[in-house]
Amino acid sequence: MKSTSQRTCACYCPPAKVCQRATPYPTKNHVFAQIPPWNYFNNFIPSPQESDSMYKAVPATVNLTDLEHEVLALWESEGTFAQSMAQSVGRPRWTFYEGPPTANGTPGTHHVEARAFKDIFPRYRTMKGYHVPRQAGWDCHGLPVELAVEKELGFTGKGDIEAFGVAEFNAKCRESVLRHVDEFSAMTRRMGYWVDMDSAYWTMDPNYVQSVWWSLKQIFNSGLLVQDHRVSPYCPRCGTGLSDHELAQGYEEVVDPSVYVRFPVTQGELAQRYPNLNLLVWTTTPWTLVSNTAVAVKPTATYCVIELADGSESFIVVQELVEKIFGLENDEEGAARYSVKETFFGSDLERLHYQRPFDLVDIPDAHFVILADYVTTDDGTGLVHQAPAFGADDLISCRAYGLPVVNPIEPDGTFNPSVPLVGGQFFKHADSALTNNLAERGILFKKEDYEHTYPHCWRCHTPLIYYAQPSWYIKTTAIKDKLVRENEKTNWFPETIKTGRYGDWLTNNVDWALSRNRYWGTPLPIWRCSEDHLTVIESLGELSQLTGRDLADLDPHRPFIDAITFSCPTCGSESTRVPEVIDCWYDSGAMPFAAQWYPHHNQEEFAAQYPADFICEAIDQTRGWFYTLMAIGTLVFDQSSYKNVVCLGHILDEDGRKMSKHLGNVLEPIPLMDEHGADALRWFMLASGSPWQSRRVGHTAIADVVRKSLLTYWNTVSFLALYARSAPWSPTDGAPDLSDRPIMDRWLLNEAHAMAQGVDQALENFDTQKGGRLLAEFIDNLSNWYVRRTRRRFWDGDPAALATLHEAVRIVTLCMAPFTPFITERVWQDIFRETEKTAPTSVHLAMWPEPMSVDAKLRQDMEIARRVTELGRSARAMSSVKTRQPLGRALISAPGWDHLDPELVTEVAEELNVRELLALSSSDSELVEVSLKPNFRTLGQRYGKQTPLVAGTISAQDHAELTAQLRANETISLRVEGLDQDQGVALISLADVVITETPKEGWAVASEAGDSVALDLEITPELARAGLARDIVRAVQEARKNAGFDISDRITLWWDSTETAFIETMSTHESDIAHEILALEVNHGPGPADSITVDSDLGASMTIAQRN
RNA sequence: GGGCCCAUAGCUCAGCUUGGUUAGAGCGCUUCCCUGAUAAGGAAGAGGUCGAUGGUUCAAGUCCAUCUGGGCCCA
Repeated sequence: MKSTSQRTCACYCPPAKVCQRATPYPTKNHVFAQIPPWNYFNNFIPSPQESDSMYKAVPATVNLTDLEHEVLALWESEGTFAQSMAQSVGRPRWTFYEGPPTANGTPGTHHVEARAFKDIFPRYRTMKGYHVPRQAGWDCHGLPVELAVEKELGFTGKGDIEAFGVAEFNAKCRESVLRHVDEFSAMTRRMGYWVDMDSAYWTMDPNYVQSVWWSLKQIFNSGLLVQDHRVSPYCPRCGTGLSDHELAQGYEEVVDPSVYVRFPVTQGELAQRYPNLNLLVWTTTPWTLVSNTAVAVKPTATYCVIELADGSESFIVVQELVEKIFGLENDEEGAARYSVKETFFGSDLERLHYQRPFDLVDIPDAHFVILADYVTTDDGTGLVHQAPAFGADDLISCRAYGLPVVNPIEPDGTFNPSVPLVGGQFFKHADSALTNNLAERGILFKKEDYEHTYPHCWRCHTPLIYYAQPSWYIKTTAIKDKLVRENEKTNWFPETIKTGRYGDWLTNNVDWALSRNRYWGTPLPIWRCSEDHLTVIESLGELSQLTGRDLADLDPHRPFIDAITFSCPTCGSESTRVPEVIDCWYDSGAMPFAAQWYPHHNQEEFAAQYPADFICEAIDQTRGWFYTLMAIGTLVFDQSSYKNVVCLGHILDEDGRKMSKHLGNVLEPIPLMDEHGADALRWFMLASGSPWQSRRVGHTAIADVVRKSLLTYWNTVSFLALYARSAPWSPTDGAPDLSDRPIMDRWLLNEAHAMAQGVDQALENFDTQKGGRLLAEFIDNLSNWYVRRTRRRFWDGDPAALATLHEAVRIVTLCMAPFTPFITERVWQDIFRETEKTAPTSVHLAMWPEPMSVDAKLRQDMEIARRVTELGRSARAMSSVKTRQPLGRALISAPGWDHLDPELVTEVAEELNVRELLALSSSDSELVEVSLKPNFRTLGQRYGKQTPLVAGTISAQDHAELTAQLRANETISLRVEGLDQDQGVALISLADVVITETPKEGWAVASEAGDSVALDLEITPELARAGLARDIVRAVQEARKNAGFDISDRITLWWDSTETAFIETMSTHESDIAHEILALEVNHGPGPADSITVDSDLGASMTIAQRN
């Protein structure tokens, strides 16, 4: 073993002039000369007995899925979620409502999306010192459940259900609802969504049903729950209404008659002015003309009177469609076909009376023009025939004018036998008889065939009829102003929903059709007697009082509830329940109180958690849960039930298509999470792309999250554990005060706190995307700048570096915990729970990092240093001088560089492997080329239109001279030819130009946006030797690695060469080389036969062998 | 038919609120560099009519209007 001689620095940093290492204590690097290498490297031998406060070993490679399953087991064995709830009792409440999924379908990946958001904010708020109860819930009722059961049983309609028995059918529905609960629970558990399943609310629970009843009674008492007519798609063969969902499955292409019919105007000024004046009305359903009640026009559209050329008759139609109906004003020979006599707005036609086309049924007080905004002017005539029994729009607009609803069609789809002409005919078959009759009477103007899609029953292909039936409504239009007021107070994320999709929907609010003629739902708690007196009950207790029987244990569902009758409190005659059940959307919208069984139970608990601070679902809930929650809250408590609502976009497959079983592109959530890890999927959902927009979910995107963020984080932790254990060092060993640590340490923790505060603010604003971006940026900075730059201090076991990294990992782990609860928990267990006696036993029981003031100047200075580093790397790449070759000096020009902390200058010098960094401005001006560009942003504000003139004048100056003047004076005056203002003189300051300085010949230069770095490429013999030394080290390290040596194995090196450069390098740098490669011995000459050859093209043969 | 959202590199997306003269990132591709934690990291290159047209402006990816294409919700 040759002795070590003096050396400068183990890290090849430049000599003292630049490498000032102005740290207040020496790192082991710098006292190297005093310590023999073998002692020095003792650090790498793990300490034989592990102290209590030592980190656990953290392997460099990790299987995230296995890790997650272990963490799940840990949470369960320690009851971590329950602990989190228990320890936060008494803290301020932060209320979250879980929207209930219907568990009769299987869970999908879209459920993971919503649940990732439902999980992160409660976790975050808990860390911020709130108590956040999380009650799960299940939506049990509804048509989808019934349809699924019908399908299972092979039923085709309500008749089958009645024959089967309602009690038996509902029992099947109840069973069906429970069927997929286990799958939902498994998915929920697997993704780490902390929600209390044990106390879950069930909308079919008798107590839940009674809360719903109570609320309906409140609404009834305020006069807003009423029975009225409602138009809905109806299958006359099956005798049942169809839901929108069913409707969408049954559209078929059909050819229908398209008829234009004359409706003679019977009164008013226009009728006097134009004899034989007709409203020209268009329809594709002639059978509804029997029930014609009114004609609707668009109030804002322009209508006109046209008179046929022969003067025989006149028509009123919308102006836009005149040519489409009547052709061009003149025929091919130029003769007039018709002429436009006058024009007016649709609103001018209001209440104009006309003669209806058929006189077959009695429709009193009707047959005049009404106004309706929905009328379009694309098809037909702009005058829309209204039959309120057969069109939802018709019903609404006719109701606004108090018009009657007359329906001559029987539930089986045939005209009532008493109707002349078409009595007993199926509605669709009556078209031809009616059209012929119109033609015979000269009322038909024109008849064509019209091809379009028309809804049919998806079961039996019968054309559907839009059919008015009596239905129970909640008059939400009566509280529209209150709803708008409540919406105004609500924070929507994204904000556009508030005034856009949701706000528009509220503005066009229609009454809530509440009842369903079905079986499996919350029964409407209304009893009616023969005198039509209504009694609404709010509980089984009240029902017991009315009946005089104890009904506390009655199943409140059909058919049992239907059997309960009592004598009417008003008149004493027998009251029976109305047959309907309610829309299951009401059930879910009632959950803020019904989940607590309020007001029959838990009054205090309810008061403490109403309204919610936060709810979250996908955008399809705008007219679903978001609406029903707000509507019921406002109806019952005069206050919306939520303050903040996060509204997510949908997720699509990798090709941007909707996921559907039909396309076979569904991603099953549990296999997806077992492939990539739940953390990865959560991170993807929370932070990849914009949660508000529809997003593509695919394996590559999720795998990217793992590689980029999660594994980088993990490896940094593993690095910390490796060197802390080798040192050995534990957090209890202490470290210098932060203010006494190197600038890199101060910068990192400064950066960590800036990140923590940024993430805090982002999550406060429900912005997971920004939070995720800040975390990812920090992890990148941590691993690829701090650790990269600081590695040698870790090899040395420097407590300051270890303590700094420990603290940085602590902060990032805490901030990341709500995003990725698994990997952060593993790290918490291995790093913090082991070493900090006062640490909580789980990261999810810990508090958010305490804020520390952030030094903006330090962040900015590091940015300068890193920007210069980037340019330096670029210059190196261009010069094709390898980084391992040290260079003598570089010239730097960058704003702020001259005053940069010397420690940062050192970091840059080391990173670029350049011995001396000089400010370009201080160097010989002969070397420097100056160029300058006008700054349009500042100039534009002052000179507006004449900016190009001023800019041009600046560019035309001698750049070097102008720069010198600007640097010497605050402002200079510049004469600008043609400038109007300031007598043609522009006052220019440094802020008005962007200066770029670049060296002249012989330098490798990279510059960007006013910064530049120039490398002196002259390589002295001394530099060449240092470069070769580093090449040798690199070659040996490669050989060590290939030979499978452990990083702490000691070796012997043999070398032989005839090259002068190599021999000289070995003579001057042998100790450095030996140190780097862990050689205890370096021998000149060939190695033994069993030693390992070092591959290199360095002009020497080298071999190494392991030492014991 | 109505409303809302989207359109930027081969692919996935930032940037648009507040207009400023070289439009960015990641993935993929090519070349090189670095490597005593890393499944990594760095530099360069190829790749852009910023969907189209018109307007406002000294200046438009950014503001306005219209159109085209795609998606969603509702009829």
